[in-house]
Amino acid sequence: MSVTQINSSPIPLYLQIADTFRDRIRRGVWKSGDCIPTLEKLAADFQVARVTVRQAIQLLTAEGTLAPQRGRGTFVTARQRPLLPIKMVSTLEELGDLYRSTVPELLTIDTYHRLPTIGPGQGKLATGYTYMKRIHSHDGEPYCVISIYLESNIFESNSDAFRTRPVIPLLLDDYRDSISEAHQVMTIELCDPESARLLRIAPSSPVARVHRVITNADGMVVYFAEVIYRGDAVCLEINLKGSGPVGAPKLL
Amino acid sequence: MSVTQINSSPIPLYLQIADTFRDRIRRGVWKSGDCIPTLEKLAADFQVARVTVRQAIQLLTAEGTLAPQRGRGTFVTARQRPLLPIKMVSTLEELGDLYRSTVPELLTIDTYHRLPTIGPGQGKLATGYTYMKRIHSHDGEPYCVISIYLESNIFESNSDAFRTRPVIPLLLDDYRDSISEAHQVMTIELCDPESARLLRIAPSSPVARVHRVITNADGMVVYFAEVIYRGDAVCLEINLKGSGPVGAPKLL
DNA sequence: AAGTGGTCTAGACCACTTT
DNA sequence: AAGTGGTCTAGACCACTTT
Repeated sequence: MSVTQINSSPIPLYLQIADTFRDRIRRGVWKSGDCIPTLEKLAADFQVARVTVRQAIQLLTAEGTLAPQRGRGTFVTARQRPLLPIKMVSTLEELGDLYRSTVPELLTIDTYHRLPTIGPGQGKLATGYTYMKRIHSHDGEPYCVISIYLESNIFESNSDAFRTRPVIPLLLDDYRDSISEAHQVMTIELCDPESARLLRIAPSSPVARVHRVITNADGMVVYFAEVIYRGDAVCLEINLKGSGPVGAPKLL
Repeated sequence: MSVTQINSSPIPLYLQIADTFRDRIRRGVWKSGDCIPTLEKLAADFQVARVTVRQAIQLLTAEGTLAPQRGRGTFVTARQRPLLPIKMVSTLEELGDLYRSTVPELLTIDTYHRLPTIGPGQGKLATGYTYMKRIHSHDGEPYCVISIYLESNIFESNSDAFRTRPVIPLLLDDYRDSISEAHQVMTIELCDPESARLLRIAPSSPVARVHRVITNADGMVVYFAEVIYRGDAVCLEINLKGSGPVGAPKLL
């Protein structure tokens, strides 16, 4: 690795170094997944203090390009915007059709007696729920994390299927007529560290958080889900007038 | 200011100090807009190196809580989530009604011969556009920045009004029948520094970016706008089934 | 000129992982 | 035991703003 000459410039050293790193990654000198040289080596290469190299690395870490691991090394994440094309829907039926072909990856399953995050006036609560946390992927690239709370009796009525397949289509198959309300609310937030790890995105990337609530004729919540989408996987098209590419606003 | 004792803990000093700062701001010891003590003073108070205090301040700066200004001091921004309630709409008429009561703040106005960011297949381009960059506020709190490109002849037909009032209602008043298509696409991104400054949010907060295109009967783009909303000002409600609080997905 | 934040150094010591 | 990133120090010098 040749020594890069950087000196006597009004731009701070650590910014120049960060730029050099960005360039190396862009040009493929450092490839995705690679372990970059150690702090000591880089400090020697650039002839700066170790802490100055770290400052540059910290910047790229915040940007999601590098991921230092204590004791192991610093790795290139370099996700160059896969720009996942995501189908979006606006009715429960469309949502069901969309999910029919999805194979979720189960992370956690547990039994709860309360819904932890439900707001007021959303519906009455059942006595027990089965909790599942899952990841949905597209081309091996995770695009959302779902935390599902499904009313326990419903879950038990077909537990094998509910465990391995998307919930919405199953719910529509067996309980369509008992569903009276279904709606979801989307907000925009910064990703929490845990979800960032699961979605393999930078620690504080923007995400869309969707709360989905389904109630039965008695006004009881039979399904509650919190979905966290990668911000770059969400694109919402709204037709205000005329015949756009889609007839109505749609959200996955 | 009493010396805060912090020592012999597995938690890094700068994180402890950052927590202390958060606490002081939350409790009102340091109020919004206040200038906090200098790095020297804080370093002496906490009996740590100046650079360690700076590390804590950097953390809170990234969170949007503190704003250091070189040569002046470090100030508390402390926006405690005003949670702006934003009305949302899904037709051009509703959008017009919503904007009728808005008084935008004009930042820039200029004349262009090209639309800089329009995608392919969105429509034919006119020969000239008038560009305006504006801020919309609610209770004195800015919630979005709009960059508008309005076809020059339309602008000139009523330039005083277009200069000072929202464009959509004026467009509906005078050109309703000539509008054939209007649609918008929302994506989720991190805020650029310039917009962050205008919206008074942290440098890389999550935002919703909306592209809005209006074309006339000839398929010519007469209006193009890019709107950047504060992420925490956007909330999208979608009714999948039943009679929710709103009948259809709506977006401001 | 004085005050304040921003950058940088050289080195020490620690926490964690791999050999 | 060796290697690697994380924290911290004490001090120097700089850039920018206010007095």
